[in-house]
Amino acid sequence: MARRPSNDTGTRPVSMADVARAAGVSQQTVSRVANGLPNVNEQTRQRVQAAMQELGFRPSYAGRSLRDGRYHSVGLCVNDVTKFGNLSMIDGIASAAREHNCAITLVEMSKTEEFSLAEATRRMAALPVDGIIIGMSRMAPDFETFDPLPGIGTVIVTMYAHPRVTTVDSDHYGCSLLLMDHLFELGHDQIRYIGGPSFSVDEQFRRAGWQDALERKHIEPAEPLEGDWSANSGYEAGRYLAEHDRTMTAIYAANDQMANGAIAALRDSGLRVPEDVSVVGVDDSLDDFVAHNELTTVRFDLHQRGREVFEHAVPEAGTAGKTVAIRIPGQLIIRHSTAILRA
Amino acid sequence: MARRPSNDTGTRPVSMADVARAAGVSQQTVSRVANGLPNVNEQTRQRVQAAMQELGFRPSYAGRSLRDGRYHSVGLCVNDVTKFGNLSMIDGIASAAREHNCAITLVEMSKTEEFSLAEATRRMAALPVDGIIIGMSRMAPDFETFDPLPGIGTVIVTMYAHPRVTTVDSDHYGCSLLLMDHLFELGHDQIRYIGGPSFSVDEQFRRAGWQDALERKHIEPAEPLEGDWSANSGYEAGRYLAEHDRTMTAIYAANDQMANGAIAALRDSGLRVPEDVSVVGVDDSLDDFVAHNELTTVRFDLHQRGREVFEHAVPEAGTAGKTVAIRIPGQLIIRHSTAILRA
DNA sequence: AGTGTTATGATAGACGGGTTCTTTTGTCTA
DNA sequence: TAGACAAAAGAACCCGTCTATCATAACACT
Repeated sequence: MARRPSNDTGTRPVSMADVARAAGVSQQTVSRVANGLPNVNEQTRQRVQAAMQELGFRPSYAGRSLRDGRYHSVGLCVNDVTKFGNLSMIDGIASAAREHNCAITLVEMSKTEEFSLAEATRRMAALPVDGIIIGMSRMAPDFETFDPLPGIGTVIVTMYAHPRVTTVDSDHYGCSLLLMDHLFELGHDQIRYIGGPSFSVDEQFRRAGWQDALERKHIEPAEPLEGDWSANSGYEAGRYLAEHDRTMTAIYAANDQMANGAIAALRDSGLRVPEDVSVVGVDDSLDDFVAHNELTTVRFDLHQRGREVFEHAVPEAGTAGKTVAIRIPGQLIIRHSTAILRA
Repeated sequence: MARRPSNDTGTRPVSMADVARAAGVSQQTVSRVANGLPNVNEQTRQRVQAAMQELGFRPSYAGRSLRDGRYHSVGLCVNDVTKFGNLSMIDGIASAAREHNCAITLVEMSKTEEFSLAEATRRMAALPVDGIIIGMSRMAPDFETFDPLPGIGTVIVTMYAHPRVTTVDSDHYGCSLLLMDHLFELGHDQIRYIGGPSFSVDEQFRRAGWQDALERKHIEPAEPLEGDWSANSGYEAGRYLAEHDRTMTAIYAANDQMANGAIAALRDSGLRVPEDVSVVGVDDSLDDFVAHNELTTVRFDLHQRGREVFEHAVPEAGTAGKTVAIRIPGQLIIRHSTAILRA
């Protein structure tokens, strides 16, 4: 039983052989025409091109890849496309891929269930990819023991370093230092923290940066609050802080959305921003959603990150080999949600 | 000169033949083990699996695709990954694709330059795709004349119908009718419109819905305003309206972000929402960014849209053929930015 | 001893594009 | 007119997987 129509009846894609038959030439001549090689009679070339047009010939990706051993696509595995972090990753990688005339093969893992690097790798490896990129926004259970597949470039997008895999990420630790230094310079030291969910890798590093910055100045960090990245969770945390902490002079929210919620809560509680309390966030993601965005924040160059990720996953000749850990610094954006602490 | 290392020295991927040699069996037996076929001795099976493990065998996607004639991936072409509309498209399609155990091959066209359907199709056709999905968020210059590639399912995500291509989209016209009916019921008839950029297809249909709804009630539509989807542009438009139109009782902003900006502008101008002016938006996209989101809006079921798009692009046996135009209705979400018009 | 079952190998072909080698055709020159 | 040489086109084969035969063992059961 033939799986596919064997020659002329059905809808099998048009091959070079079909074109050759139609044009009355050999398949090799069709190949020459298709690839613009010399030594083809002008009349023959036109006849072949006419046949291609007529039949709607397009070269088979499978045949070509089989021969060339390359797919011109990079695999990207994320758990949830819509999360800001993942979206920005896709965007950055997409533009890097386009520069290399490369597509992205996107696989979304379950939004909810925990996923292992081994499983992600296994799924990606069955696809047409010249390299594998895995977004690890929460710690995978097999991170420590994970071994990358030999023979294919693998990059994990995460802050954690790995002995056998290149990892790349925006510097989610350093961004905290930038913001804390800014607040310190303004005279703040009672700086509360509103974090994301504790399973988030970004959260873990942003929080560690906050804590380390305080401890470096011998300030006891007050209990951090935990939100879920949403403005509403930031609002609740802000409300709580406004009511329970009279010594606080600044809030560091681990993303802009929560910061925006916190600002609303402070104002609803009769506190002025920045006169009474300074507020900072991370991501610089509010511009589209909020008019007159005044939030001091950190912006990451996501395209640069995308480029780094891409080029380590799909190394051109010579680049390969070394396992590195790349952290791309963010840029402090000072707006008007922060001000000098009044004495 | 061999393009690739011919057997054992270099980095050519491991093939079944390599495994067979290592395990001391025939390629046939390796195939049997790889595909879980019966009639393999348990000892032999283990020996083969050990060899696979050892060598890091993974079946060649190219070889398999060439044989099976399927790629298990659907092509998706968008002009800008980060736009809300495109992002939600990717999300919806990703979950549909996952249900069909399928990947997405993503190609981002230039964010800025105009692109033709023919070019998009040409690029996608050179990739491993079982179907082609093109997001047409602005009218392509060759929309009318475009012919889909024969032999491969093609879907355009847009509100415009096409005689030879299936098109699918959220109903960007109907959503306006839902909102306008809601406002009419509350007693409003002086309803101003703040639209997106006029090249946007979504904008064209949302605006047409607004205009038709008014004209159906024999109300002369006041001049529509044009924003750029951002909250800031909504703010400016809202400010302008607050200062120049004393008869207006409601604003329909073509997306939530502009609606959010408009509300801020109205309040800054001393007008109350909803007591003085009702405001509605579209997309239901504010929840993550704004605390206590009170905006009346329309929500689209983007996963349903994704499923429709996917299943028309990659038709299972029997589904194929017919060119259709599918418009998926949105759902009115009534919150507290709208209220009954005071007499 | 005869029959059947199970395990495995050997061989080949299909899929489509591209390379290499070879053959044919045509033209120009001695 | 024969020989030289280049251009044009064909034949064969490779890439890796999967399937389809067929052959050949080894072994068990009657």
